[in-house]
This record gives sequence, structure tokens and C-alpha cells, in this order.
Amino acid sequence: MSINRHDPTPLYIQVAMDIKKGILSGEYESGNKIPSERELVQLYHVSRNTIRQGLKMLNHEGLAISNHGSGTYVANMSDMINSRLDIFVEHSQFIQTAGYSAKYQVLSQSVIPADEQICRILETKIGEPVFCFEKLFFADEKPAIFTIDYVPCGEKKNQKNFSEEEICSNFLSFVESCTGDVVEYGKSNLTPITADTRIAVLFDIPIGQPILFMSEVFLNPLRNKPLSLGLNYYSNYIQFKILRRRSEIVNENYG
Amino acid sequence: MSINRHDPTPLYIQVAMDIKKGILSGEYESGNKIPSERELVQLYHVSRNTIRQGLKMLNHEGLAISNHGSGTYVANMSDMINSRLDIFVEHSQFIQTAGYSAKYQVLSQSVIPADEQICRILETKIGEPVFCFEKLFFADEKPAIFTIDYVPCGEKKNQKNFSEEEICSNFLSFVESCTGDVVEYGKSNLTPITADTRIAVLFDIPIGQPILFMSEVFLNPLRNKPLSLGLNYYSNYIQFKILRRRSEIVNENYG
DNA sequence: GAGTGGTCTAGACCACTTC
DNA sequence: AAGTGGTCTAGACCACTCG
Repeated sequence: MSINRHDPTPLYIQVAMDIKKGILSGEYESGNKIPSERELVQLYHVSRNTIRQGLKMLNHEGLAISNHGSGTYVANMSDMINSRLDIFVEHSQFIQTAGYSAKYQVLSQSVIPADEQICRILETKIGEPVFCFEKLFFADEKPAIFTIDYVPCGEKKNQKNFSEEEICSNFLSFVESCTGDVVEYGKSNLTPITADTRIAVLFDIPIGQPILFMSEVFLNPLRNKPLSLGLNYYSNYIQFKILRRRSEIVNENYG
Repeated sequence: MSINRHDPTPLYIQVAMDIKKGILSGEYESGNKIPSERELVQLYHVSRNTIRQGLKMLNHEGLAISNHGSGTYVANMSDMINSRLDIFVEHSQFIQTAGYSAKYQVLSQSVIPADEQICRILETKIGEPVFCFEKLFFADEKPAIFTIDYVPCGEKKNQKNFSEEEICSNFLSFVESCTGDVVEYGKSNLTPITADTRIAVLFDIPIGQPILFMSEVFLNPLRNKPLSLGLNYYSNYIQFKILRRRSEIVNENYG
């Protein structure tokens, strides 16, 4: 319907957006068929490959399900999924996508010399200046994510006192401007821990309550160079409802 | 190189497998460029779209990184990633993929009448017979995953005493033969908990130690019909090192 | 048998990086 | 300017589902 060939947005994304709109608006009802790929070709006046590329996005999001020989259907799952662990976004966007309202607060920002542990992870020199931010994110006004981030100062060496917005809702850009590298890959480690005194106070939960902890190193995967280290504590108010799909590769251990 | 057009395996998978072999064998060194897509076209005698479809798989696995205008490179990350949470596989395969040797043991198998809680989740009638399996999976001989699975008996109503292999390493097929549905989607919930007495004994850890718990409902996403319920407890011997990528969609909240 | 999605081809132009 | 990956086209054949 609403494909604009002057819009620089790729056509397949426009197609995906438009079909998604149809799903969310109820025009395509859940469990029902979406028009066939060849019909969508006629509808949007794009090639079938472009349609397929768009449908693949919706399949990946869990919104649509393509069945060989049968058709593409609207899935019944969108409201049961609230997060994805295969991609990362700003924490506040994560909270919003999970269905909550998001707020944030910077607890502290400082420049510290890299100690041995930080050096090992960020591969900096001992004593090199590193930004340290402690932030608290709220979901529906309740404390939800507590983070400690370490970023080598790099090209921002002489700046200080950044705005809450800059280090909370545009943190990825902040890391990029410090390191001069694109933040596109993160290596994360998911661990359950028990709340210590500080976490307990911040989250207003009993000491010893189990919570999710995820350390995350953003990195330049080609040079294997760490760009930043994040320590993320998730209160149990945040639910991790994720969609998983059966492995598409039958023979994972080829090679 | 080794593309076989008589092999029913899709060409793009063969291409992906072959390039992956080259990466794992060290022929393509990490950080270095893979031949360009047009060169790969000449090498494998397939179209560029087929090459691109294969490279997309490797990109998704974190093995290769394509940079617009520059080339496709071998990533430096393979040995730092050991699991994916966006797909599911048999538990023993999960353990192997994570780099451990896998063993399993059935602790109990029984048929029980569905109680209220199971009914609510599996949407069965109260009292309907349900298989209940308790299984323990080992990684490097150490207890790693404890699972309790509930599957409506369905068409296997009159059978009992299944082999360990059938319910441990071919469990997904088992669910399919019970329910008559394809197991392709799972809705999972990730929660940190503390070990109770039983878990502590099974995992040989102190009571109260935090562990990861994931409930998983396999389902037919079109009819929104639950096929099975799994309660999975992960000992901390299993590390969840996952690769995350920056969200490809800038404007998630379109529509 | 008709219609569907899955795979594949051989082109084309564009945006981007690199030199 | 040359080479790269990103997008797009207009076809084709296949495997599968369904009536």
C-alpha cells in the first residue's frame, strides 16, 4: 500500500513495516493468513524477493509464520514475548519494548584510573583514565536495572559531567564517540547472583534475593578490541519472556 | 569448492558449511578477509544471491562480519561464544555446543493426571494423563541441567517406559509424536532462583546458591496451543556466553 | 492440480570504503 | 576510480500442502 520509492528506507523494510502495521491494527487477524507472496507483489509493486526479505524480518520478530506449501500466517505470540537476548538496545528502550514505561537516573559519574581487573577486560594500560557511570533505570517507576559502565575516556579525555540523556539514553553513541569505533557486537555473560546490600537497597528487595546479572563487553569483533564493559543487574520486576525457535541448522557440528 | 548439486542440501547451506570449514580449519584466518562475494561466485559456481544467503548464516552465527564497501571478514569471537538463547536444541546438544561432553540420566518417568496448574499452562482437561519426566544432564561428568518435562500423553497414551535416548536426546521428536504437532517455537521465561534442597543435592551445591531457571512452553503458534511444559534448572557450571548484536531496526516502534 | 513458500539465477544499480 | 557489500528485479523450477 504505502510504499514510497523516494524514501531512502529500503523497500523490504517499508514492506515489513506496512505489514506489521496491518498485524498490529488487527487488519490481519492472528492465526489468519496474510496474502500470499505473489499477491503482496501485486499489492506493493515490488519483486517477490523484496517481499520475502520483508517477511523474513517479521518471521524473525515472531509476528508472522511462513509455512511451506500453505501460506504465511499471523502468529499468536506477540503479546507473550517481551524481550530478545540476541540483540541489544539502550536499556530504556529495552524497558519500553518489554512493555513498561522507562525512566533513568545517573547515580554517579567519575573518571578513575584503570585497575588491574578493568585492564584485563578492556585491555587498557594500568592507570589509563576510564569513565565510570552508575545508572539506575526504572520500569513503571520501579527500580529495574542497575548498571555500572566502564568506558576508556579516549577522545573525550578532557570532558566531564555529561547529561543524563547522553549517558543513559544515548549511551551507545557515547561509547562510539569515546572509542571511535562502531558499537555493533556485544559479548555477554548471563549469571544468577544474590542481591548484596547495595543492590537490595537500590531495588528495595531483601538481601540474598536472587537476581539476574549480565556482564557485557561491547567490542570491535575484527580486532577483538573491547570498547566498554557493562555490569547490568536486573531486578525481578523485569521479566525475560523470550521467543526461541528450533535450530534451523540440523547439523550444527559440520566442519 | 565442494558443492554437490545432486545433494538435496540447499546450495547456500553447502556454501556456508564450506566457508565455515575454511574458517575453523584456519584457512581463512581470523580478522582477515574472506574472498569477495563476486569471487565466491566464481569459486562455487553459484549465483551471488546464493552466496549472500550463505554468508548471512555465518554472519548470524557470529563467524563472519560483512562491512559495506569493505569486505567480509572472519570474526574473532567464535571461542568466546558458547550458547544462543534465540534458538533451542536438545539439552545434550546445547551442552556439547557449549564445549562440554554430554551425558544424561532419567531420574523418573511417570504418567500423572493433570492438576490445576498444569491444566492452566498446557490447556488440558483436569485429570487428563500427562507424561512427567525428570532428567539430569551432565556436562563433563558434572551435573549441569535438571529438567522436569510435562507432555500430554496424546497418541502415546498406552505406552510407558521409554528409553533414555528417546526422552533425552530425541525429546523434541517425542513431543511431536505425542501431540502430532511440529515443535518449532518455544516461549521461555528466564528467572534467577535459589537452589532448594533437592536442587542442591542434585547439583552438589549449597542450598540457597543462585541458579538460572528457565521455563519453556513449546507451542503451535498459530493455534496458540501449548505442546509441552519444561522446567529447566541450570547449574552454574554451565556458562551462558552469548553474542548480542545491535538491533538492526532503528525504529522498533513503527506501526 | 492449483497454489503456496523455498531455492536459485543472471543480471542491474546504488552506497560505501579504500586507494 | 575501482572494488566492496546492500538492494532490487523478473524471471524459473522445486517441494510442499490442500482440497
